[in-house]
Amino acid sequence: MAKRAVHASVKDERLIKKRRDQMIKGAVTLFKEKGYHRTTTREIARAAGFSIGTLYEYIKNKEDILYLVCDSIYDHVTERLEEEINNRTGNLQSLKAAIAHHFKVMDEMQDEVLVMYQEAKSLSKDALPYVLNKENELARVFEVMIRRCIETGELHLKETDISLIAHSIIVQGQMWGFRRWVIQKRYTLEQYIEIQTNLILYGITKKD
Amino acid sequence: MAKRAVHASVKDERLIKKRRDQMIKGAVTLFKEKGYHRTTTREIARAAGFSIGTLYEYIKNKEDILYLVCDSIYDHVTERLEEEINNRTGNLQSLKAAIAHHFKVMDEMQDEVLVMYQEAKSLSKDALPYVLNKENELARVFEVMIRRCIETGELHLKETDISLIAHSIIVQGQMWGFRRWVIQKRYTLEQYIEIQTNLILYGITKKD
Amino acid sequence: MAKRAVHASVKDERLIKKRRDQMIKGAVTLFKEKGYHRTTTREIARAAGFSIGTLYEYIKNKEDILYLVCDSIYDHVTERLEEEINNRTGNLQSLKAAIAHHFKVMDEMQDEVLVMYQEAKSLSKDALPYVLNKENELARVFEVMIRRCIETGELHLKETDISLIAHSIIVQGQMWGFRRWVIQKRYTLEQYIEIQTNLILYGITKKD
Amino acid sequence: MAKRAVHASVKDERLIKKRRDQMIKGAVTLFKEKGYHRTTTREIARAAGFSIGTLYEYIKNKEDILYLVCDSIYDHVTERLEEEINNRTGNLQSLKAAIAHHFKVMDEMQDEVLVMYQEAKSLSKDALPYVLNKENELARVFEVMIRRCIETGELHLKETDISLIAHSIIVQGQMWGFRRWVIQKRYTLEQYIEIQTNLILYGITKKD
DNA sequence: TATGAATGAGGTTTCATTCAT
DNA sequence: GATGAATGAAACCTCATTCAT
Repeated sequence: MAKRAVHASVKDERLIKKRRDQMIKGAVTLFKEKGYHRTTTREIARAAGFSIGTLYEYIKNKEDILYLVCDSIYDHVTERLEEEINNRTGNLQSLKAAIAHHFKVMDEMQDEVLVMYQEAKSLSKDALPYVLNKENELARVFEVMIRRCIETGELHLKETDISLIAHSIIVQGQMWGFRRWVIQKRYTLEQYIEIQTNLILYGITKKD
Repeated sequence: MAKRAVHASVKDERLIKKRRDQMIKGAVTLFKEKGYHRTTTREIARAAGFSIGTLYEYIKNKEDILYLVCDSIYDHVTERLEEEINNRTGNLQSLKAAIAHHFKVMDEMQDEVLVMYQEAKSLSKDALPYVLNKENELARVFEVMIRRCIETGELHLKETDISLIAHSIIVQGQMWGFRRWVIQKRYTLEQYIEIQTNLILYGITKKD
Repeated sequence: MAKRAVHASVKDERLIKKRRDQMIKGAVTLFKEKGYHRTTTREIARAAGFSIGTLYEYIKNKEDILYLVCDSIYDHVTERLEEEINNRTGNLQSLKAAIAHHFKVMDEMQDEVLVMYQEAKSLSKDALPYVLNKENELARVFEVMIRRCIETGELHLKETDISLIAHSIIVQGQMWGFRRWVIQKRYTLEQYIEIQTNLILYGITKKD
Repeated sequence: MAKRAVHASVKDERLIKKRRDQMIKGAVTLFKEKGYHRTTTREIARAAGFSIGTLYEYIKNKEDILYLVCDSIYDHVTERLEEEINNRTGNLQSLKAAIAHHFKVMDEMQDEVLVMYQEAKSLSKDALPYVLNKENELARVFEVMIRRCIETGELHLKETDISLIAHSIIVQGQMWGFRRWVIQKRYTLEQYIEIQTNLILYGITKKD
């Protein structure tokens, strides 16, 4: 799915990238603190280091900023995950490592991810599908790894279950940030990774 | 934790309950559609079937409405869960049934739950802890059931894992609503319940 | 000048008087504290000890309350002054005594008088003249006394100056309350009476 | 006492001064007519010649306008008085001239002064002391003149009386405006100045 | 390309007044 | 006579967006 174009009056592409990066950085900080709706465009401009007039040279309206922010967060998450799996072979060990790695990324970006989930609904009917699709792309990375483990015989799953489990992994990653007030009080990230990985892989039924 | 009092100018407690119920019903419908911030107090009043002046006889400010909505949703979810477990003995079978039952409730209330998660952040420092605590209460219901299964010997878990798994169950329930655009396209609720229950109980590692 | 009639739905004159007295008492307390505009009719009703509905059985609108308050304050001031001069013969000594007495009344009622002066402007074109006229009646009491002193030969004034001096006396009385934050810090009421009386009677130019 | 800062979003100090002057001018006209509370911010904006949005670029809230108005009136009065006394030597003749001059200023500004006295109470606990202090500064100008006359031997007064007399002069000046409906009907400004000056200087007791 | 003053639609909230009980 | 719930006009204020410089 192609990136949604955001209108800019300015022509210089290098400048557009630079200004939008400043803008996203400022916006994320503010959104974390007060959410999208309570943050004003003036505040974003100031946090980005330029004037409100300049802000509107690089976007068409406030929603564009939210879109750019969501897009940037997903790009970052996907990128981080892909750089990890490129170094891995497709066995259960590497699936475990990928889960651990992804959970660490979720820990680093918990504020950003929280923001995205709380505000994405404010995206127009136009931008929302693009962002939702990003989530699917992420899931597909895990689907591929799971499928490889099936091929190696390390996992034994029905085809239909695969995508659900992939999404499950992602949701468990988000859970670390979403429920921080209870989970992060009781577990370290390492403990959380271990328990969740075991849960996913081995379930909770007593074996013997 | 005691319910946070919401100020009303009107004295008649019966009337307060009635009007607030109308109000919550109207607000939920609107919040589902456009979110808390994009919904105006006037719209809420109209949807509730009375005038803006009347609305403010029953609340102090807009945030009170959000609080009432969140409170009401949690009450409903907790209530539904408790009515189920009252009929059950504390074995694995009844844990499974409780999970299935809770997932069905999450299905019925997916819009409401989504709203709550996206907007709860807009609650003041005053009301937020109360709402977060509700989540813990919900988790504790599952903790109790899991602990009973340990006592019967049907589950074999470390004490520390229990609360995490309880929260995990709740998160999986929410996932059905949060990821509806992908999950509900691919699975029926019954399938979802079965796969997730198996996943939680038995894990995904090939056995035998 | 006849008292302006204030409409009441209730017929019983005794009750009207009683309720309005409650109302005035409550209103004065509130007006002192927050002024006419910042005081709500509900607050007045509550302070008076009855409901908002009952309040409107005894007045037509909020301005009526202000009128009743102003009227009552003036009545009180005039009454207090007249009870004093009835005991006096018309010489300079009794003028001095009347001034002292009036200043004491102004001290007791400084809050009320302040309220009246700050809020009277909010009276309609209808009620204002009546209140202003009250001020004239008060001045006329002093005019009469001054004129008597001229007749006795104790004062020597042109006819035209008399009313101005009468008003001057009244203004000096109000000054005690209006400038309380500076004057009452530096002088006792007795000192103030003495200095102002001397000033009015003998001026400040060095004699001898 | 330092001027209280009023927040403006706009940076250009010259423009702030210009817009605030427009604003004060419009506000005074409206306040004269209907008082502070009955005047809306929209009306003030319109009277000032700009939009409601622009109004709020130069103030934080409605009360700021009242503060600016009071401040500006006092500044004007003080300024006018000081320009007069700079030309004078410190004798009785110049005190008389200063009184006359100040009364003329009070005549010109009677509406403004009336407004200030009726509405100053609406200032917050923050701004009120600053405005009250202005009154003291004004009184001190007269105190200085009176003290000079004592030094030259033209007046013979106890130290304690001086500030009271200074305040008395100011109050008599305000009286011209406050009681206009009775005093201005009976006396010209010149007559008023003469009678009041004589009253202050020589008293009303028959001499010789 | 950058600025920031100007705009005004639209948001939340208040409160005088009415009227059915 | 007394009540108090209901009303809605109107108040204050915000903030996304534009446009002249």
